Parts: sequence; C-alpha cells; structure tokens
Amino acid sequence: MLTRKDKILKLIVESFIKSAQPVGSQTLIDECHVDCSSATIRSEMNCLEKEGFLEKTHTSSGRVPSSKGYKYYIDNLREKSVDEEIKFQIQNVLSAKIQSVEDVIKESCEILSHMTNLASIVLGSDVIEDKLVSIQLIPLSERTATAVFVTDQGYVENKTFVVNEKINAKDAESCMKILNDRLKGTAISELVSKMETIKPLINDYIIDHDVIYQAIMEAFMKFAADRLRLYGKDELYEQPEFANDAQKLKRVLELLDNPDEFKRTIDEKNTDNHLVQVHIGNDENDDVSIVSAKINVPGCKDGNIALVGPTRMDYDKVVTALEYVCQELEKYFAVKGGEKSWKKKQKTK
Amino acid sequence: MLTRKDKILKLIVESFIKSAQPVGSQTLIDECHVDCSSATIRSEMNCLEKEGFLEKTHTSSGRVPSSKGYKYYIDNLREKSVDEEIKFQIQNVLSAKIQSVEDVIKESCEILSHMTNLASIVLGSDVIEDKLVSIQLIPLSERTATAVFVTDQGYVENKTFVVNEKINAKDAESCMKILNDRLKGTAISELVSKMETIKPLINDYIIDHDVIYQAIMEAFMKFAADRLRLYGKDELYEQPEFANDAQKLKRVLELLDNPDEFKRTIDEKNTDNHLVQVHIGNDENDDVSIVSAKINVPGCKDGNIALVGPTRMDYDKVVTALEYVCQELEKYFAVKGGEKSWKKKQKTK
DNA sequence: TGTTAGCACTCTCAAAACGAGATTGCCAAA
DNA sequence: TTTGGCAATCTCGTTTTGAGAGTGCTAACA
Repeated sequence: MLTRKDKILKLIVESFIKSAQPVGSQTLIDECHVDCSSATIRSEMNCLEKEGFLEKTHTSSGRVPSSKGYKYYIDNLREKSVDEEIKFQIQNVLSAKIQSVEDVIKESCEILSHMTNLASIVLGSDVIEDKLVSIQLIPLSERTATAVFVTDQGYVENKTFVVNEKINAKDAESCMKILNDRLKGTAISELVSKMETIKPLINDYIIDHDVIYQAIMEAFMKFAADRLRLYGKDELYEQPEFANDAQKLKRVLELLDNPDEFKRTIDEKNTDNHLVQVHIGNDENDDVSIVSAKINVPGCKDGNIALVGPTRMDYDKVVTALEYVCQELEKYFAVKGGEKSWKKKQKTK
Repeated sequence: MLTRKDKILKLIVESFIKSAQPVGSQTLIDECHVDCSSATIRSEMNCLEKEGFLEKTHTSSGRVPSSKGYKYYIDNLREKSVDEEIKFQIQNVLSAKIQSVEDVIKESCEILSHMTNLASIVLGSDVIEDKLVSIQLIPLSERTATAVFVTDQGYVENKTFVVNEKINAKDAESCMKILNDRLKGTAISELVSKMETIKPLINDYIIDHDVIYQAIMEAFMKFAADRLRLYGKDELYEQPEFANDAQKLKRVLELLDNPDEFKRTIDEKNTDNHLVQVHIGNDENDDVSIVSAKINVPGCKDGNIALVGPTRMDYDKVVTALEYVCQELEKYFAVKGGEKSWKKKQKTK
C-alpha cells in the first residue's frame, strides 16, 4: 500500500498530466477525495518539494512535478496496466494477413501516436553498417535508367541517371554482373574504396566505362545514411505546450528532423536495465520527453521506437503502450520468421 | 518609366518585404529618397488604398500591401533580374560530373531554399498513373526477403516480408518471372485487378502460392501514392510571421504535409500562361504564399517545384530564382538525355 | 505527536488606465 | 498640384489595480 505522501504525489502527477495546470492543495481535495485537510496536504507538499519531487512555478501557486518526481512516479507509482483499446487495435493490425514489415510498423506507430497524442519515430541502425546485397539497373527509356541498391537489412536506395549516349544494354548488364559479384557483402561504408579496386575491371570490359564508373561512384558517395520514419507529427500541434509557443514547437520539430541528436539522446543512458527508457527533458530542451525502446525486427536491426512529446505526458499509458507494442511486434516477427530473437534477449538481461 | 504612384507602391512593397513592418509616409521619406513631401505620399497612399493595392492593419498606422498589391508588383514593378549568387551556386551543382536526377534536384532545391529562406517542395505526378517496369525479390535471410517495385518514372517502392517457411528459391524465381512477364507495363492503379487474373497461374506453378499471392496483393494495395519531397523546412521557423505564432506555423506545416491540398492549390489556376505561378494567400490560410512552376524531368513527369513561405516574401527574388532553376534543370536534363527521350514522350501524349 | 482551522501574506493574471509615439486625414496656403 | 501644419486616432508598452488562488505559519485540538 502506498504511503500518504506517495499517494499525494501520485495524484498531483496525474492531475497535472490531465489538466496541464499547477495543482494546489484545494484542487486535490476537490477532485480526488483525500482523507485529510488541505493544510495537511500542504505540509506534505512542502516536504515533497524539499525532497525535490515537486516544483513551484512561482512563490505562491500550485505545484508541478519535477523530473525527479516524474521518474519516481514512473518507477513506483503508476498503474502499469495496458490500455485495452491499444491492445485491441494492435491485435487488429497483427492479425491481418501477410503484410510487409514496413506496413506493420507504420500502422503500429500510427496507433501508438493516435492513442497517446504523441509523435512516434522509428530509427534504424546506421545504414552505413549494412552490407550491400543487390545492385540492379532498370532502364526507363533510351537514355534514362534507375539503379536500385538493396542492403542486407532491407534498406533500398535508388538513383535515376540520365546519360548522353543510348544505353548499351550489353554493357550495362555485364557491368551489373561485375558490380554484383564484387560488391555483394560489402559494407556501405566501404563501397567507395572498394570501387577503386574494381575500376580496372570496368575499364577493361565496358565501353562507356568512365560514365558508368562515375555514376556509380556518385551514387555511393551520396548514399543516404538516415533510416528514420516519423509518424503522428500532427499530434504535437495539439499539445497546449506547443500550440501556444512557437519556439517550443520549433525546438521539438527540429529535434525530430535531426536523427543524430535524437540517436545521441537515446543512446546516452543505454543501461539496458529497462526495456523502455524514459528521457525527461533534454539538455537543450526542457520541454520535451522521449520514451524509447529498442526493437529488433527485420529491416530494423538494433532499431528504436520512440514516442516524443511534452514533458507533461501520460507516462503510465505511454510506457505500457510502448512496452506492449514492442513485445507484440517482436513476438509477431519472431513467430513468423521462426527467430529466437527477443525471448532470449529478455532472459539474458 | 514608372509613374510616381507605381514608384511609391514599389517602395512600400519592398520596404515591407524587408522589415515586416507596416510602412508609413515618413519611413518612406527617410529610407528611400522620394522627391516629394510626406503629405503627398500620404495622399497617394490614400489613393492606392482606395484602389485596393494597400491595406491598413488598423486605422492609423502604416500601410501593408494587399494580395492585389503584391500581384501588381509581381506583374509590373519587380526588377526581374536573377540573383547572381543563385546563378553561381546552381551552375556549380550542374557542372558536377554525372550524378543522379534525385541528387541534382535535391541540391537545387536546397540552394533555392537557402537563398530565399523558404521551404521548397517537389511534387511528382501521382504514382498511380505510372506503369510498373520491374518487380524483384531479394532474399535477405532464410525467411525474409525484400520486394522491390520500379515504375516507368523511376519511382521505387520496397516491402520487406517475413514468411513462415524457408523461402523456396526456385518458386520465388518462377513467381517473379510470371509477375514480371504479366505485369510489366501495367498502371499501378490496375495492379490489384490484374493480379486477380494472374492468380490461377501462380496457383498452378508455385508451391507456396497462397502466401506469395497474398503478400504481393498487400504490397499493391498499400502502394504509397505520394511522390513528394520537402526541403528547407527549417527556413520557415526563422520567418517572424511563423516564429511568433504557433498557430500560423502549424498551418503551414500541415499544408506542407498534405500533398493533396497542396496539389489542389497549385492546379487550381493552371493557366499555362506563365512558367511560374504565384498563389498569394490560400482560402484557408491567408498567411502563406506558394510560388510554383511546372517541371518535366526524368523521374518527375508533370511535376512541380514550389517555394512556400509567408505572404510577405521577396517575390522578385523568388520568382526569378525559380524560373531560372526550372529552366536550367530542364536544359540540363534535355542536353544530357539527348532531347529525344523526353521530347518524344511529350509528343505521344 | 500529528492534524486542523484560521489568517496574513505573496504572487499571478486579467482588466483598466495611462502616456508616448506614430501616422493619418484634412485644410488652408503656396 | 503640392505642401506645411495640426488635431485626431490608434497602437503598444508600462503601470495600476483588484480579485483570486495558494501558501506558510501558528495556535488549538485530538
């Protein structure tokens, strides 16, 4: 059973999450029925503030949870029951017939975003570590062709080229053969240097050698490196913290557009203690919290799913929902793919 | 030579574009040297206001150009000289060695955005009208594979699948052959219905027929339809109109995320008269202007490039820059591609 | 000893009041 | 037709004010 102080802290956090208003002793009496007077609550609040769980926005107005308060709430006070509606909707998606990994993840994230009113973001490991498994050249017209590169993690990059001369079909084919033979299994980061060693081969066998060589080199040099997908951004526009303050809104959106910074924040305290990590407030951005979880599914090795929103978010709902979705996704793909993956990982923790 | 009234209108528009402040008669005297008194300017302003070229934000403060005023300015008063810095940077990009269409367009847009402080957006025609030219299945592991679909416009869609059974290589191959043979040249919009007719073929030749059929059907049904790319969104955060008003910022960002609405606005007055169209203020959004131009390059048939920002933008610079970039891009790809390829396509329409 | 009622005090927030400054419109003179 | 002068108007930032919410403290109470 919770102590009275814990109970009061819990009620304050929950009231503030709902109303976005600092909560005073009287409010607490009115809304939740606590079996003591407002004066008692005040003295408890005073104590909680001294211990660092609560803050005041100014000398004399209701209390607001501090980061420490939120953390304590998340670890000790929340209900930890998964919202039934989320369960239902996720099961609905997962019970559909065969579908692509991309679509399953997309729809799961959209549910998460919609149910929590937060943005969700899926972050794959850096493509640069992937290995190339296929290069293909598809002619579109006499002088245009699209090159398609696929990595072992299912990342697909495509580049369309326009060339001076009519494309020599035979040349193109033998070129692709050489490239595939020699580059399959090469890490993306190694492609450029490895190409150098292949140059002579291309020079020998192919007529338009320089053009093709240059084109492929360009493509490799500008291989897009971020594997990031963002859903439910609109939800943030509705959060009062952001809807009323363009500067704050700007800062969240910039964070979401900046995979590097994002990844850094998530990896920072990668203690592996919890399945789900909660980052309350950032160095540069006090108003934003990130709830993230590792996920390991095909096409997203060492990936993360994260929910992003104002510091004042319904952590109970968000954390349980994210935990649930990650579990279900890994289970879904593990069963499907017959992989051992995540059950084992849980145990080894 | 401009009449005095035109000259005053021109100065007002330009002053307001720079300062974002309503401009009064005294300001005009101080900043630009006009050879008459403030009283005269006032009476001219009065007249311009009655004619609908200017507006007041309130009874007694400086004037602001109206939509009509902007339009008149764009059509009659602007300088029409292309910014040299833009020319230089664009030529710099275009003079690079062979590079992909995607990269050229990306870099051109980034220059446009950076030089004009606006967001730029590239909009292709609806993928649904494209024709499929290639389907490929690339195995990633024993039970996962990525399917890659390429259309005649160089649009590439990919879906990763996880299946129960180990993938039967032979089956997969013959399936791909059937699909390629039968579906090449089919419009994306027709894929689902055409698949029905192919079903028996797959059933006859392939062991895992149902799984494969379902997977492909799912992929076709959820074929992403928007071919849209957005650059320089950050520029908008810096525009005072949006930096100070979260609601306005929200509205632009929503517009940018909504290809349908965007396309509707652009197509609306598709008079083909001008290369570049200017849309000042929207029905639903008075604060946003769109400067758009048609562009026809490989991978972007019937496409548009548009610059988006606050109504108060430097139309002279923006319009000339966009005109210039579109011209140069088409020239670049036409020369490179040897006119015929895409001119031919034009004719057969 | 822990709890409560009472009360003075503090601080915010919204509305009202105010004054400086900018700009206009108009009129009469040049 | 242009100009100088002037009263009138309106915004905007600052100050004032009062209501309201909430606190902290203290003395009484169980």
